[in-house]
Amino acid sequence: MTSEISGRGDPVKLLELMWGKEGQKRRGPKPKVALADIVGAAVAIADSEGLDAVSTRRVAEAVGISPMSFYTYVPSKAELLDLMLDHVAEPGRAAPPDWADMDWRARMTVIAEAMWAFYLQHPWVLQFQTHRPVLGPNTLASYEVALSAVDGIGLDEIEMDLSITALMDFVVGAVRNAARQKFVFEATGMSDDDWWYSILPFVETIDYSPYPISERVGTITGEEYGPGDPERVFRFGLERFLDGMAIMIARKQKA
Amino acid sequence: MTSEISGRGDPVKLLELMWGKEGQKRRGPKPKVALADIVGAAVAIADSEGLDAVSTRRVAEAVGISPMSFYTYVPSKAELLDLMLDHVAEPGRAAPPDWADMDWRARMTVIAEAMWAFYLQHPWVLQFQTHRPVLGPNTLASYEVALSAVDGIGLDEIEMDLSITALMDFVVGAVRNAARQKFVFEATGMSDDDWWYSILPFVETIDYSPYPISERVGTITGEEYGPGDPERVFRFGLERFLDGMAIMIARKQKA
DNA sequence: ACAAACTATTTACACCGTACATAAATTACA
DNA sequence: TGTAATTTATGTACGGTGTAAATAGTTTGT
Repeated sequence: MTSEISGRGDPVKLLELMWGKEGQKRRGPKPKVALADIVGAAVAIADSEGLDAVSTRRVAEAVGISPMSFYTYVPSKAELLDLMLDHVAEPGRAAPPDWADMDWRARMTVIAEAMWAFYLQHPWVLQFQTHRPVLGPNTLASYEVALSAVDGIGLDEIEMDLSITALMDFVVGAVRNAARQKFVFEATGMSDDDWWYSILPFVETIDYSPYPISERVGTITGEEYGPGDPERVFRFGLERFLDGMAIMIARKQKA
Repeated sequence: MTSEISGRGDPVKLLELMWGKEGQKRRGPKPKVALADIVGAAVAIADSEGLDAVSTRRVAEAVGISPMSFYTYVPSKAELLDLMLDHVAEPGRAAPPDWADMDWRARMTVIAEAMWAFYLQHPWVLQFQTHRPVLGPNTLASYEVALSAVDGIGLDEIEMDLSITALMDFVVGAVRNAARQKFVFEATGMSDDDWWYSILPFVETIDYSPYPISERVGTITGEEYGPGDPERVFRFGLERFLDGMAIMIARKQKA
């Protein structure tokens, strides 16, 4: 599979599935299962065994229908993945506790941390591209909560959207490395540190004279955090980004 | 395929392949092709037809060997993908022109823009996770160039590494949306704007009362850039991040 | 000359997504 | 109340995937 581009499917059909707005009284036999059962089963498989384990046959079997009956509920696998995305976005609906007491910086930090944890809990989300932005109810509600972090602090609507989207983009980029570590460790039992140690003899045979800065930096970072520390990069990048946000916000409030 | 975790493979074997350090005089028959031919063919297929078109059989056929002969050159498909990554990183070896005349901010901007363009040129790179950091010659040389952007400006080695890694993470997160747009458009002929227009009737039936901020923001951003403008988010986030970097650098230089 | 080491190929297996044809069930309408 | 329309459910089949295993052929070192 891999690419997950539906393309030929009707975009409105997907939205109807997401929002549960199918026609009320239908003619044929009652469906054996509900769409939510199928999506839930698919998410359970992905969470516990990874995205590779999610096949249409496997999902059908999990809910007790024949392989091809899957397609009476979902146009194609691409749509299933979109539905899975909105399904797991459900916890994002609720604003974090103490939301009212926080300033924008604390709020953006909480949002970023929540997304970080989310992707580590559902790393399969990072393993595919959607064909379009997911406009499901849970996704939309999560966006509302995130936007509220930067509401009423002097930014215009465009800046609010850009701020939240840029923040999310950064989290996605940073968490990929952490998710990769976790995923590979669970699949193989070998951590990045184990790997780092196993290749050290080879690495030491490399001629570093063309890479003097890397050699200097790599020696020190290697001692500090081996092949890398994704969470530290996340913390670092987040602080820089928020410092930059502060400058912009201060400038806007002064004007 | 999808996940691309080799796991069982010897990590050192992969490094030997990347650095071309296999044993010199081997016993059996001469190989019919070179490893570089295989990797080059795979990249050509991925660039022109997407990652899905890259199958072991297809690559083997492209270089003129039988399907299973592929595995005499590469332990498994996961290793092929790692090799492809380092292969396309080759242009990153050279520092951009006028490098010497730029300050750190201009340099980091150039690095970020080069990465942005790189991912748009090889969007398939974003479609899979590597099992480990790629320690190939081209990747390493690119890292050297990137590090040189922040060398000698008062940062310690840890901060240099974190700065470059965070910058790259942000670019990856931001470019994913642009790559998705491009990819889907090429695959289906439907742009995000077309899609946005096609679902508008449905979107207008949604009750937005639970999402007041989204409604306010979405109305304005929708008129400004429809469902989204990835490059604008990239520019915005980059400026905020660099503003934050400036604060840190100024603080370090003062101390 | 011969054994060891290596490359190359063929066959085969268990999967995948899904097109297509068909049967069974339910409702709407005559 | 029949009967036609519509929908769900299923079975079969096709062309694709990665790669394990067995086998044959080629080159080199002894």
